[in-house]
Amino acid sequence: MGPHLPHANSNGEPHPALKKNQKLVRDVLVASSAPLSAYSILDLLRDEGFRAPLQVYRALDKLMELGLVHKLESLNAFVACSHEACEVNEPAAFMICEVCESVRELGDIQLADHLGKLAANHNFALKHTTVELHGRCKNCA
Amino acid sequence: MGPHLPHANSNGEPHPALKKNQKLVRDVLVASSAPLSAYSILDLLRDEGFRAPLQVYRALDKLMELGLVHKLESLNAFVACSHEACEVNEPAAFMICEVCESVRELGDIQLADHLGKLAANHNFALKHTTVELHGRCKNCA
DNA sequence: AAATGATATGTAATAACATAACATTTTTGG
DNA sequence: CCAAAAATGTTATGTTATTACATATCATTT
Ligand SMILES: [Zn+2]
Ligand SMILES: [Zn+2]
Ligand SMILES: [Zn+2]
Ligand SMILES: [Zn+2]
Repeated sequence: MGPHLPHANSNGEPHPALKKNQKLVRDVLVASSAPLSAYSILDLLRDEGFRAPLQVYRALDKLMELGLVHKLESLNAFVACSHEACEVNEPAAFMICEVCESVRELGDIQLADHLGKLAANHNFALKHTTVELHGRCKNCA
Repeated sequence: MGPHLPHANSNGEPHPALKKNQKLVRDVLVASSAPLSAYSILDLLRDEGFRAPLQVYRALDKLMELGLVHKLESLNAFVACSHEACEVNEPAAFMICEVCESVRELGDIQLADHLGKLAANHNFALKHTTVELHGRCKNCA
C-alpha cells in the first residue's frame, strides 16, 4: 500500500475499474479460443493465488454485469465478449461449434427485433434473451 | 419377427412405447405448472420407488429424444412439450416468467427460419437451437 | 424350455457446477 | 487519518449431472 499510487485511468483502458481477480479472469477468457467453465478458470489461475470457486464466480459476476463476459447457458461455460463490451445492447446470439468448440458472438439487430416483437405479441415484458445455436462451423463442416 | 404380437398402436397413444419410469417422469412434468429440476422430479417420485438421480435422468433423456420433454438450459430444468411432441420440428422458443415461473413454448416458423438463414450466412451447419426469453408474463407484468 | 442379446432398471459413488456464511483486507470518500 | 463500502480469502455446503457396475425384463433364437 504505497503512499503515492499512480492511480490508473491515466491510461486509455475502456474498463479501468477492473480489480485484480477480475482482470485475471478476463485475461484467461480472452486468451482462450473455447469457452471455459468456472472450474477450468480456477485451475488456470492456481498459480496466481486462486484457491476457491467463489473467487472465480465473483469475478465472473462482475464481468458479466459490465458486459465483458457472457455465459453460455447450454454449456455452463463462459466467454469473453467479442466486442468492446455488450453492456446495454445485449448479444443477440452465439454460434457454438460442437467440434472445435469455437464460439461466434453475433449482434443481429433483426433477430433482437424479431424476439422483441414476439414477446410483445404475447404481452410478455422481455428482460433478457438466451439464443445459442449448436452445430458445426464453417471449418468443421 | 414374432408371430402374433399385438404390437401396440391399436390404441390411440401417440407414444405407446413409454416405459414405466418414462411414463412416471412424464406425468409429473405434465402435471406441473412450472419447470422441474431432475432432483425435484426425483423427490416427487420417491413413493413410486425412485431412489437415484439416474432413474430420472435416463427417463428424461429418452423423453427428450422423443420430443415429449424439453430442457430449459437457462434454468437447468425440464418441461413437458406443449404439443403432441416436437420431435422433428423443434420448439422455436420458450418464454419464461421470472415471477410465476410459467413457461410458454412457442413454435414460431419465422423465427426458426431467421435462425436458419443466420446460420447459413455464416456457413454454419445448424443442428439445434436454444432460445429462451426471460421476463414477466402478461399476468405478472 | 433354455440360451442369447438387447434394453431397461437399480444402486452407490463421484464429478461438475454454484452459493452461503463469515472473517479479513483493500479501496474509497470525507 | 478515519469510517464506510467494496473486494477478497476461506470453509463449508448445496445443487446438478455422470460413471461404473450389478440386476432385471423381454423378445428372439436354438
Ligand atoms: Zn458481447
Ligand atoms: Zn468448428
Ligand atoms: Zn415441444
Ligand atoms: Zn408470470
